[in-house]
Amino acid sequence: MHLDGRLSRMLHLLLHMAHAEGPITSGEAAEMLNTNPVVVRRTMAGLRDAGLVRSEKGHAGGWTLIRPLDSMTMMDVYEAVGKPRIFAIGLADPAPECLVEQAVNASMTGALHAAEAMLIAHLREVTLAEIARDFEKRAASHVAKP
Amino acid sequence: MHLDGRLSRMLHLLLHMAHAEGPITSGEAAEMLNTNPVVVRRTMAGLRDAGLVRSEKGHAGGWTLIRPLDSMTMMDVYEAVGKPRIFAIGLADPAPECLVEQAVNASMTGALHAAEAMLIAHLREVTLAEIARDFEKRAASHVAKP
DNA sequence: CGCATATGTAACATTGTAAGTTGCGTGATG
DNA sequence: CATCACGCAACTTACAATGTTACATATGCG
Repeated sequence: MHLDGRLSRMLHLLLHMAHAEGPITSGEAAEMLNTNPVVVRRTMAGLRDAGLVRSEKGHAGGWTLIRPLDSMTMMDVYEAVGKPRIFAIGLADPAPECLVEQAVNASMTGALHAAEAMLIAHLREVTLAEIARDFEKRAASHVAKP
Repeated sequence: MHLDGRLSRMLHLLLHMAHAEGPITSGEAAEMLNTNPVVVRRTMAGLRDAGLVRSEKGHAGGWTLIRPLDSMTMMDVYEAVGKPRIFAIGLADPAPECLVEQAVNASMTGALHAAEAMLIAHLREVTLAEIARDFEKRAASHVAKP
């Protein structure tokens, strides 16, 4: 893909794991994400190293959530997947000699830093528990109305 | 490149054009940007269509700025280059059936929209004239100190 | 007019990164 | 010990910006 869906996918998966009884296998997770088990393991490896989930081999193995939803923010997951690059736009040359370009870079980085700070502030604010509550609301109205 | 440098490059070029006497050719511009004349023309085409610059063929032809620097903001240039995608991260599936993923998408788009709004606010605030003034300051201290 | 110059564009190659795929190794469990 | 599931390396695919080549078109000077 042309855009990084790892944060989105891992949030999705963590919430499913929170609702599951036992562990979830990479194959099951891959179906939920419409992808491949290897992609799941590759990305989940970061969450395991960050201490958000645990993996177990063999029969009845799979992935288990080991932290409560209200102790995790979107930022924790973003960091666990390796803090991927946020922006698709950026500087043509990060360290130019040309003073004009240096001035341009200063204005660009000013705007980008402000946006990045806003994004990170939001990621830090929202816990997975809040997203789970939003899901519950959607599920309730989905049963009631459609 | 893996990241979109069109806004950065066009800002750089517009400021050079503002300081130039006559038109600047694609070849000259390409040297300033360390790239190819065709890339310059391709990107500048958007600025021409947006009415920021004018192009002339033949002898003594090239690119000319046709709007004052204090009448252009970074946002004008961003729009002129086609409003490229801002983020490198995003949703795995923009319209999922899964209610869990819908909740995840809602939280993701909330964070991304807030960041985008902040970025755009900055782009609207900064005029090219302000960047030019920043350059003048840099040029002055560059002569004085090193 | 005729040639040099410069833009306008199409067509194709390159590149960087996430994602997808294949294959094999390792550990756990019934 | 056979099966299941993760671990991981190596390779392929997909996509968009960038880079490159080639050629057409318009301008202006001599």
